[in-house]
Amino acid sequence: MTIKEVSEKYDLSADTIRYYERIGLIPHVPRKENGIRDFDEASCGWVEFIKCMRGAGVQVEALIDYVALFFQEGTEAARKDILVEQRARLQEQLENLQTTMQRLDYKISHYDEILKCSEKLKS
Amino acid sequence: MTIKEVSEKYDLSADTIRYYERIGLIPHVPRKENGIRDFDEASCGWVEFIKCMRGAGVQVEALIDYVALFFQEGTEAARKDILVEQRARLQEQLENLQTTMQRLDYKISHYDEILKCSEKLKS
DNA sequence: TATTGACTTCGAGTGGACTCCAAATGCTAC
DNA sequence: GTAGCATTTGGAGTCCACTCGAAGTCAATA
Repeated sequence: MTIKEVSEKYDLSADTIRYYERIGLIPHVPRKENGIRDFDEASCGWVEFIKCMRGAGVQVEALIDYVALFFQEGTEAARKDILVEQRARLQEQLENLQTTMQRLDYKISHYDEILKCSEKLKS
Repeated sequence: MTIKEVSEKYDLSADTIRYYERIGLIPHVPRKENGIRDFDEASCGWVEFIKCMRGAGVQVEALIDYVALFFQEGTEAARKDILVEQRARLQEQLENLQTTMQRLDYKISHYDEILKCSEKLKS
C-alpha cells in the first residue's frame, strides 16, 4: 500500500504518518526499489495501533519507548511497565472526564430550565 | 486571597492563573488599592471551574467564549450550545479512552502471560 | 517531450497552552 | 533603610505534536 492509501484507510495525513515513522513509531516500513513506501500488514498494524493510542492521548514519548523495546528481546517487563503506566494515566483522565461531564450535564439542565421559563414568559 | 493562596488551593501555578485571567477565563478579579489581586469567592469559583474544564481537555477557546457570554444577558441559548458541544467532545474522548484502555488491558494481560512463563522456565 | 501528480527528504513553521523573564513596586523584618 | 521576598505588567520563550515548504525523483499521460 502507498502512503496515500494508508492515509485514507486510517484517516491520518501522509505527513503525520511520515512523521510517526521518522520518530520511530512505525518501524520497518518496507520500500520499493525506488524508495517509495509500500506498507505491509505489519506496518498497517503499527499505524492503527499508534492512531488508537494517540487518539486516547497517550504521549508520543511513551510510544517511542515502547516501540523501541518491542524490537529488543527480554524487555517484556519494561514494555509492560510502560503500558501499565499509560493505563493509569488514561484511568485518571477517564475520571476527570466523567466528573466534568456530570458537571456539564448539570449546567446544561440548568440552562434548559432557564430557557424553558423564558419561553413561557414570551407566550 | 492572594494569588499564591489560590495557586496552592487549586494546585495551579500563579503564572497559569494570571494567564487565565489575562485571556478572559477568570473575570473581574478584585484588586487591593495597591493593585494586588485579592480573590473573592466568585473568582475562586471561576478558577475551580476552569481548572475542572481544562483538566478534562475542554479547549481554552471554548471557555473564553463561554465566559464572555456569561456577562451578556440573553445569551443563555448560546452558552448552552457551547456546553452541549463540549460535552459531545468529551463523550467522544471518553469512548476513545475506553476502547484504548481495553486494548491496553489485553496487552498487559498478554505480557503477564509471557512473564509468568519465563518465570517458570527459570525455576 | 512536456506536464501532471504522487512520492521522497530535510528542515522550518505553526498552534495551543502554558511558562518564564525583566523591571518595577510593595510589604515585612531586622 | 535595606534585605529579602511576593506581587505586578508585558513580552518573550518553551514544549508538544504535528504541518508545511522546498527541491528533487519518478511514472503515467497528452
